[in-house]
Amino acid sequence: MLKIDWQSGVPAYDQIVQGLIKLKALGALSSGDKLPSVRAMAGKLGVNPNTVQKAYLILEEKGIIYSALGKGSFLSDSDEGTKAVLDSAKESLSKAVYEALNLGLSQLEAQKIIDNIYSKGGKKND
Amino acid sequence: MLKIDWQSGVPAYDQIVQGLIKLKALGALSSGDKLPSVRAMAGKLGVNPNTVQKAYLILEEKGIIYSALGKGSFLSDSDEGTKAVLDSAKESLSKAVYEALNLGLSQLEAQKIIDNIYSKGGKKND
Amino acid sequence: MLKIDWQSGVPAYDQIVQGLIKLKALGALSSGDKLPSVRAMAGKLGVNPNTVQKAYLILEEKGIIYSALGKGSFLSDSDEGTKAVLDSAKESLSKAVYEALNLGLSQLEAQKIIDNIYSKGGKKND
Amino acid sequence: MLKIDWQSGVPAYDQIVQGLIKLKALGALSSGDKLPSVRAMAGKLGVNPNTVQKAYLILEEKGIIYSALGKGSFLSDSDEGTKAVLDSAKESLSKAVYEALNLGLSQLEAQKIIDNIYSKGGKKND
DNA sequence: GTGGTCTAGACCACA
DNA sequence: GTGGTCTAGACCACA
Repeated sequence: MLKIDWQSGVPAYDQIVQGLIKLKALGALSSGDKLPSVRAMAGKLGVNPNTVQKAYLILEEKGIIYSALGKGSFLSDSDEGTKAVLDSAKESLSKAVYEALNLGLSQLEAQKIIDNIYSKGGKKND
Repeated sequence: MLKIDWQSGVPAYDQIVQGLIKLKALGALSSGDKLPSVRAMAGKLGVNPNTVQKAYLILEEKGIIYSALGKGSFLSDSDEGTKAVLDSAKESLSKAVYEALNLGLSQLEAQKIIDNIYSKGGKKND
Repeated sequence: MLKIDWQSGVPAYDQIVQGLIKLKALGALSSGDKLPSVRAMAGKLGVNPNTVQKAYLILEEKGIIYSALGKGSFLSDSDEGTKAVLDSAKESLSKAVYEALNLGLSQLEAQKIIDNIYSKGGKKND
Repeated sequence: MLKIDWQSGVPAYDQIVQGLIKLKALGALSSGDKLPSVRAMAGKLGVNPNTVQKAYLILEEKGIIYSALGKGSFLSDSDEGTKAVLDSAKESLSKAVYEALNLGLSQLEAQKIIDNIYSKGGKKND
């Protein structure tokens, strides 16, 4: 389901956050689903419970999951969180495109990069 | 010429590297131009000289500037520098696209963003 | 009648306590009414019986309900219950006012909020 | 400047967050001021550095402070964060007033509570 | 020095 | 069991 890449330089808590967002985007997880408990997830990933706790906290602040004390953590029903995530993704991409344009990258090359990545299906961090 | 945004979270040395690359891409700096000395630049930016030193070192490794011991640092006149700039632009864009894909942005939407920005011709935060 | 909002972050037992208090204040429940048994209530709310038990215990301590062993739990008919309800309302409001003051809200603005709500006559989330 | 009340039941990180917000609201801290380092603050308050780190992180997410790696933490220039805090304070107070109204608290009594607390100057958590 | 990340492990309230 | 808070202490990148 998820795996931490310790070589990537990306903080583990961030990989968990991004990974769960992606799993939801792909439909592997749906609204209302129960996530593994903080401790269970930590065990599976070979990570300290605190690290998972941090990831879950961030996801909760984003409105993607909610945690019920004593019950567990669940994917939010509402899609507000998901929408916010998508919006921020668009904004980040926009900034990167502006930068690339300013640095002299042609539109053709920019499009090639996108096509290339999407044709691979984003298999990078899997 | 350059200004460090301490609120951005981007390391200062990185802002200097990216900033100088951008200034060259925009034509504000040309091949052969002499850069301010490490100390002068550090003074202007309100940054520790070590930080500027680090930025210059990275730019040198990228082939964008070269340092002549005792004379100062200069922008390379070869095309290597230009190529390095383009490569870094591509890399940044790739990262952003990967992120967007992982967050569930469709290829169509990604392309729309690019088309939109290129049709406007850029020059956003300049 | 009652419903637990697991996303709210408010403990389930607390939602039951507050919910029953509110139902009585609104007149949906009257003095002497028999409450559902612990098990029945737990079933309806999708909650552990221990949680309902805890809520009933707290309500009993506040004098809002009383339990007749083997017969069930009933809403008190004395005025003690009413007084307890008012006291808890005052306490909650006090906390919110303290918070607001500490966060820099002026007295004038606080008063405006109260006047505004009372002039509308309440009944917001009911 | 700040002191943790371990009896209050309020998490230490939360007391730090609220305390710094209050100090800014009172004008004891101004935009651009440097906060004590995570370690220094932890030492002063008799708290673990992680706890201060968490508080600073929350304040940063609220836009009230920003942290510059290697330099320190500073109060944000913009007042956006402060405004957001005030807005949320108003909203919380509104909810509490609605609840109080629904529970049967009279407008007079509500106003008395406010006057009382503001006349004391919110000396509660000091 | 300064913030950021992480581990190990304890203790608490809630369900 | 489950999430939330906290301590103690390590290690890293940045300035």
